[in-house]
Amino acid sequence: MEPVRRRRAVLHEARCQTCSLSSLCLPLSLEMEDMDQFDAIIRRRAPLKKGEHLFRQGDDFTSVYAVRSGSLKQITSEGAGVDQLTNFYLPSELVGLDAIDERHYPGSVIALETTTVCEIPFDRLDQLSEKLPELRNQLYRSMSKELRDDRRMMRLLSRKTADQRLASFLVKLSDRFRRRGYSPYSFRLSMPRADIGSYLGLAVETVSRIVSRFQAQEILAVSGREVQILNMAKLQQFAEEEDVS
Amino acid sequence: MEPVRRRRAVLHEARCQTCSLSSLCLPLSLEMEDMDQFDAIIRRRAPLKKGEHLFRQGDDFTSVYAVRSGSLKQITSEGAGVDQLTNFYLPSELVGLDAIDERHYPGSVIALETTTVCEIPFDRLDQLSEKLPELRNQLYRSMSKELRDDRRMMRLLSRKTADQRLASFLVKLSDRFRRRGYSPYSFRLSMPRADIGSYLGLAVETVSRIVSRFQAQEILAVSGREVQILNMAKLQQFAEEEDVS
DNA sequence: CGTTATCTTGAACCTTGTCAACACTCGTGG
DNA sequence: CCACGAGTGTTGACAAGGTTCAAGATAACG
Repeated sequence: MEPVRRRRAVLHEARCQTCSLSSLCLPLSLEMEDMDQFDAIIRRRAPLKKGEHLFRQGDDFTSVYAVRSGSLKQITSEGAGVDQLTNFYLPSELVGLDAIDERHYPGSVIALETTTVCEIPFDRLDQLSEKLPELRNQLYRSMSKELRDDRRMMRLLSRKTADQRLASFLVKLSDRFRRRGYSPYSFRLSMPRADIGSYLGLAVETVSRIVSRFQAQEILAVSGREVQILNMAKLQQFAEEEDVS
Repeated sequence: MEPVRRRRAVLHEARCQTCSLSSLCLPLSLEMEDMDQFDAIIRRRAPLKKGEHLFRQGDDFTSVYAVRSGSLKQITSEGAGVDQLTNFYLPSELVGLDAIDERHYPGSVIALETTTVCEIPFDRLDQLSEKLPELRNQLYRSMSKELRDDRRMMRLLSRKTADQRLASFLVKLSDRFRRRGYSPYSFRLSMPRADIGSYLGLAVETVSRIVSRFQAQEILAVSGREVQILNMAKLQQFAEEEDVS
């Protein structure tokens, strides 16, 4: 979905000040001059191709990453068990905040499509956050937001039915697209059904069945990974409705 | 020679430097003089009685709280749905980090027994974290750790059977007691079964049944809320074992 | 000592997982 | 350009784990 441009030319575009995501990303509240300082610690990385690892579970923690384009998934394997998909990352979101404490990444992060990221070495970020209260604050906020999202996810996993989970997932995704300037009603899923299932704690078959059912109910129109939301109200209703038993 | 300390006599015990939790709590890595600065921003609070709110969902965020003694639960209500218990807090743990972003607490926090907390006004903490890199780092780490724990919880909720959930819960709890200097084999649950069920995404009845089964298997000896772990190895095995189907 | 909350146990039901088979898609090489 | 094959997605039948409903036992508390 994302055009792969040759890099030389892109490099100057890769500055925070000209980045279209600057209103969502970490430096969002910085003044111009502060942003320059922030910009200076960023390392640009070659785009990841679909399926490539940004890092692997257990790798030494050195940096957090801001997604510039594309999308990634985080996968955690524990013991002899099946892998669990613990997060999807879209542009402007920060990857790796859960590794600060233990100094290695608690899960592997893999590109779902061609993806570019900005690498932010954490020790430099920490230093800079000392000088720039706005940056520090933004960092606290990012982590706090992730905590809140996690709680919402726990709620989903422990209390919602399969229908409600998928509805919630789609509503949330739609909202994230909207915030990024894309259509909230028509988008492409970059992940296979199996990943959605793993994320939502459902079997692939269940995901598939519910997608079909939502189509039958004319809530969605789906063709492969292309999704159209036909009845957002209904979908939201599904998503929010709890077991009103 | 003993230096003359300025102190409010009543609160003498409540100073970080003499707090038995200092090796686990937020100021854990601070030097003496830095700890004084930290100590100065703390507000002591009257103990909460069982069932009392530390704050309610939606209240304005002003402070994070460190638990000194006792325990608390966090409850989130969303929409018209049933409440969901999203966290238990034990001594030295930080309450309220998930509120930084939105400036309101995303859930109510309620004492499970008589509980004392240290109130840490967040704006003061933020200012101080500018001057004290160790403190800042500890704050990042606390949040990061919580993120990691959340991921583990999601994994539990989406992939583990009821037996595995309860086993995980008890192993984790045991470990938390051990770290705090209490027996990891014999302790008292401060929360009712219903809370455990809500936290683990299970019906109360299921929790009860499994407790009974674990007793029959001589893994536990339970009398009301008093728990003894008779076979820790077995319990851990249960907890870690994934669906090896 | 009674009243209420908490906990336990049993039985029926239901949602979702599992197994199995088949359809579709896409990229690769012949 | 087509054929093939692996990966991905769909659908059905069945089993199982967990919820729900119901009732009783126990513990907590004024």
